Amino acid sequence: MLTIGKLGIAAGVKVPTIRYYEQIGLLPTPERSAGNQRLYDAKAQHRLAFIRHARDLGFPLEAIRDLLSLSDTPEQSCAVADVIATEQLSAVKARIARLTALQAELERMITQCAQGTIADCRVIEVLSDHELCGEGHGARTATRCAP
Amino acid sequence: MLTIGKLGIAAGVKVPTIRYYEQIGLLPTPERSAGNQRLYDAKAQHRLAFIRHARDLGFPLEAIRDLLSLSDTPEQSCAVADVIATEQLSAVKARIARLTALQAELERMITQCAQGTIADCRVIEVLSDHELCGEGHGARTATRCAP
DNA sequence: CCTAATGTCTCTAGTACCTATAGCTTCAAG
DNA sequence: CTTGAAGCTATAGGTACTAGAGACATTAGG
Ligand SMILES: [Zn+2]
Ligand SMILES: [Zn+2]
Ligand SMILES: [Zn+2]
Ligand SMILES: [Zn+2]
Repeated sequence: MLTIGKLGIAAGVKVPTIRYYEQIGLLPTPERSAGNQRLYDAKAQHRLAFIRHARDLGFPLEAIRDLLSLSDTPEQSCAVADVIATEQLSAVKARIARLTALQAELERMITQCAQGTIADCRVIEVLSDHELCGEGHGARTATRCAP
Repeated sequence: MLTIGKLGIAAGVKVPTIRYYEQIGLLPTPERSAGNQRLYDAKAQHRLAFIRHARDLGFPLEAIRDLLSLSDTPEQSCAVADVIATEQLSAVKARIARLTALQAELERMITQCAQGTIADCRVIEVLSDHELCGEGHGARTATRCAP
């Protein structure tokens, strides 16, 4: 049996985070010692490691909640689990695509700046006018205004 | 002079967001009409467009606050602005690197799953054990536990 | 001019995922 | 037995908004 601190070290999760996971029902309420301290068994440690690993892979807590409840019913089809993972993959891909566009735009504006005054800083200039951007990121509506 | 709704449409920002920006001091308190409604001039519109564009490029509001105050002093050197943009670029690059590692890992676990039961689902299996991951994402501390 | 629809006002609370603080009790080592 | 680390509860904060309630303002049609 581990105290919360040892469990945190074992799983690589901070102590307040463990208590938070318990609070939101992601971890079951553990046994308590005579002095009211939480005591965790190996099962809890596995569960927390699972959560931690899924968080590392960017899964949101709600998805993790679903994955955990799936892993409690081993005989069931894994289609749902695979859908959750596939959705997460799509989300990651979308974020990469967006960030890559931002990266290009930032690089462009930074390299174009001649390091003079604010008055002719390319960074400020581009931020003031999306028309100066190359294709890139989606400014969803008008950013340009009358001159 | 624009009402808050027209300003929102013109700049591509939702009305509550405009009020929020005012509340946190990113937009100055505007004039009011006889009926107490906010009225914005072209300057406010430019300022909001600037904020919107910087947000689109992922700058945090605090950085935008700094950029805005810089753009109010045009004779100053733009070094600070360029530093802010460069930091933002680094942040974006770091996030891309991380997400790319996640993408690889997610793809691996998804393609390896044979679509059977949860008991032998590769997704669940990999989430349960970081050792099954290939190099990829940083599990900062132990996720593996005694068998 | 009256009415209905839309727009705007303030204020509060909620989202995701923790992190930090305060003030207390318990435990383990010396 | 003492001391310092670790644990407990409860609350508040951070980021960047978003949603909702209930009241007032404006505008277009009839
Ligand atoms: Zn510059
Ligand atoms: Zn742009
Ligand atoms: Zn599967
Ligand atoms: Zn892993």
